[in-house]
Amino acid sequence: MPKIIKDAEKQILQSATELFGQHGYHSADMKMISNKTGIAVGTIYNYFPTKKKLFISVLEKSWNDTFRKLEDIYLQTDDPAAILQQTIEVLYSDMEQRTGLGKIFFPSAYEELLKDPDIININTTIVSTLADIFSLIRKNNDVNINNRLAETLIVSIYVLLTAHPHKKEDNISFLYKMASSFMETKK
Amino acid sequence: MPKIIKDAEKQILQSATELFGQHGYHSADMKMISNKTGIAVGTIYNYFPTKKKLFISVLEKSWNDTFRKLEDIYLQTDDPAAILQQTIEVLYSDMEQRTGLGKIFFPSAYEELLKDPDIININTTIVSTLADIFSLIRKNNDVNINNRLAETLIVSIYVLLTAHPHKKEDNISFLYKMASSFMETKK
Amino acid sequence: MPKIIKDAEKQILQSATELFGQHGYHSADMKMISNKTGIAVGTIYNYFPTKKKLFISVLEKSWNDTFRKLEDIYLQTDDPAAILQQTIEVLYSDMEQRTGLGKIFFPSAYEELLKDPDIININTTIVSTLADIFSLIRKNNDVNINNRLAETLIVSIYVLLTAHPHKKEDNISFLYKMASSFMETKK
Amino acid sequence: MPKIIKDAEKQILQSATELFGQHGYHSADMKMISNKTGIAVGTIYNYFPTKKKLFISVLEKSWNDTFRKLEDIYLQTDDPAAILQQTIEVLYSDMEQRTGLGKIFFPSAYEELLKDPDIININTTIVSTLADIFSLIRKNNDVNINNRLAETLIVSIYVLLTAHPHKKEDNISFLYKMASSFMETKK
DNA sequence: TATGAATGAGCCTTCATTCAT
DNA sequence: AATGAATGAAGGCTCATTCAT
Repeated sequence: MPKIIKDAEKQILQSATELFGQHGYHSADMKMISNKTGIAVGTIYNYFPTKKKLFISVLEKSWNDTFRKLEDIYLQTDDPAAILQQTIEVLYSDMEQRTGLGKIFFPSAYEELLKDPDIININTTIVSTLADIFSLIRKNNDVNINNRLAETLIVSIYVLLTAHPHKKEDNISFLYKMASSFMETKK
Repeated sequence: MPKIIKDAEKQILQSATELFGQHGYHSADMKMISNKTGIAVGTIYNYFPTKKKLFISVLEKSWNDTFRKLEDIYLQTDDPAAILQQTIEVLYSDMEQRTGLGKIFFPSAYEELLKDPDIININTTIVSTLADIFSLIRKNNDVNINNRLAETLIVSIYVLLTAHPHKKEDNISFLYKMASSFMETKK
Repeated sequence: MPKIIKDAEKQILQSATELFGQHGYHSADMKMISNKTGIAVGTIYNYFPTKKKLFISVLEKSWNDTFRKLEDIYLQTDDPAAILQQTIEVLYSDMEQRTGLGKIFFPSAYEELLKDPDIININTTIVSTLADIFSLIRKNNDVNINNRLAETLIVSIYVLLTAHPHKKEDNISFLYKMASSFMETKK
Repeated sequence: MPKIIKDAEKQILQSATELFGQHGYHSADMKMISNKTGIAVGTIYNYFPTKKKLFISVLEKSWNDTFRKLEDIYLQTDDPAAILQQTIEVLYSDMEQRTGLGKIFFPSAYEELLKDPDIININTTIVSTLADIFSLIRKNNDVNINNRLAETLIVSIYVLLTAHPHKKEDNISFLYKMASSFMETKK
């Protein structure tokens, strides 16, 4: 009964993204993902060697999309305030939903998985990417501060998203004020 | 001849706190907790009906201790800046380690558990307790803002604690600046 | 529904012995063993950490019984011919059936398992135990020869047992002639 | 555009022989064989309907080669001792390695497979072929004895090959003495 | 009340086999 | 005829929970 699946990898990634987002890493099981996609479990393993690696791919894929959008921002404007505003908006929107497929995660939320080098790596990349953006817009430039800004911004988005899912504007407005009042942006 | 266990509940809670903190909710198993305490698995179930409820109790216990300390702060001083500084310090220290037993957690970090009403409840309590404190020290008083402040402060502490575990002073200093630059404290 | 199982380990070992003997290592699965014993799979894992270790235990247990019987032989007689005859008989009978539970195995018959150190170890013990007995009854004493005698005797018993299961006497008679014509026994 | 594979069957057989020899029947999987040959899994199934049948073919092919060599021996000499010596040598060498591709097997070593009629059949053929040779060189001719001689010789070669892989000469010398001391060869 | 062996559903992963291309 | 992605049953193992003692 083997059929030919179009974009199998993409489909798996999509379903997995949604399911991991909805149920969490542990509760989303391989059969669930298989059922949702209509792709056999064994087939999933043709594309991702373990459940963990699938999860990591989901994470990477999601964030890479976001990174691309962030780059565009500071390539198109010089205004620090605008960069900050748009950065927060992009992060918020992307974390909120990924092509209609469900919430996106902050890796730190995944307890023992956090010990996995690949996941640590994603975390690090996210943080340093954001820190780089902050270095463009802050007058007083300090890598330690920028890193902490990045770290706290991400989790703050995550928590507001979860706590007030239908208050996007208020959440973003709060986050912007928070960030901008702290950093004296370059004039 | 069953032995009588002194403070069984307390002992279980202690070991569980440490173990959940070290390994996460899923990886810490009941046998582990039993072994660490020296109390049989079955006995643990005499005190806590499920693993989840045990986890919830750990969370509650931990935060109740913290709440008590927070109360003391604003009972003893009027200075808004001092209250803020001490609030952050207490939160940080308590989240950092609970009576030498290990890290303490932010509920949100526990993915699917978050859907549990009891856990949502703890979250809510933590947030509104903090928001109340903020209402004492902020000039411009808005419950929505205060809640968001509480939410982001908690997760920010959590993330800095995880990312820079040996930089307590720097972390706290950053958090204080962040919070105080945002809120114009009552003079 | 936990009940108290008498001699759980022994029962598991018995059923496993029979099942491994009947179906081979791969075809005998844990559920099979569980069903035969009436002991839950999880319980089996309380006694043996892996299927492989269970198998190894079966092997060890079986051979230890045999070793004990072999010792008795040369403690009770000096006559080389008698020792040889009885050694073969004991080996044959024990390999043929273990307390009514089924055939017993020669480790070498288990292909890739043979690479397991524990299994290699059992093999080595079997061989050197037999070689020691041969050193008692052979005039011309050479450890290399004795080892090869042991090795070939064991597999020869195994193969005759399998090929002519109902010809015990003929098999033993053949094996005895084979062995004794080769070794000039001490007078 | 499917490529045409020259000697596909032969190539598959070669790789399979090597792989079954190295890893055993269970551990050598179809993908492994496919990879080694460079022939797709599906193609292998065009030549051999199941893994088991492939294994059986490997066995048959190997032994047929050997049978041909054995025939040559007694067509070229009358001397019983020489026939015996050469028979053992051929068996040993062929079991040791087949055209540089790896060890060859004794069917009995494959536990549950032994129940397969085809495998039983190969076993029977091997044994009766050898027994026939023995009937040529033994004075006292008894088919039961000759069969047992054949059976034990094969497994003895197998076990010595495995136990002392680098002692070919010693192994053969031992086997020859063993066999010849038992059978009073025709003068 | 304390104990911890027993339970078994459930989960990840493997791999012989199939068949659309 | 050749390909190799797709299939899904099956198997080893885990672990929260129960209950006879």
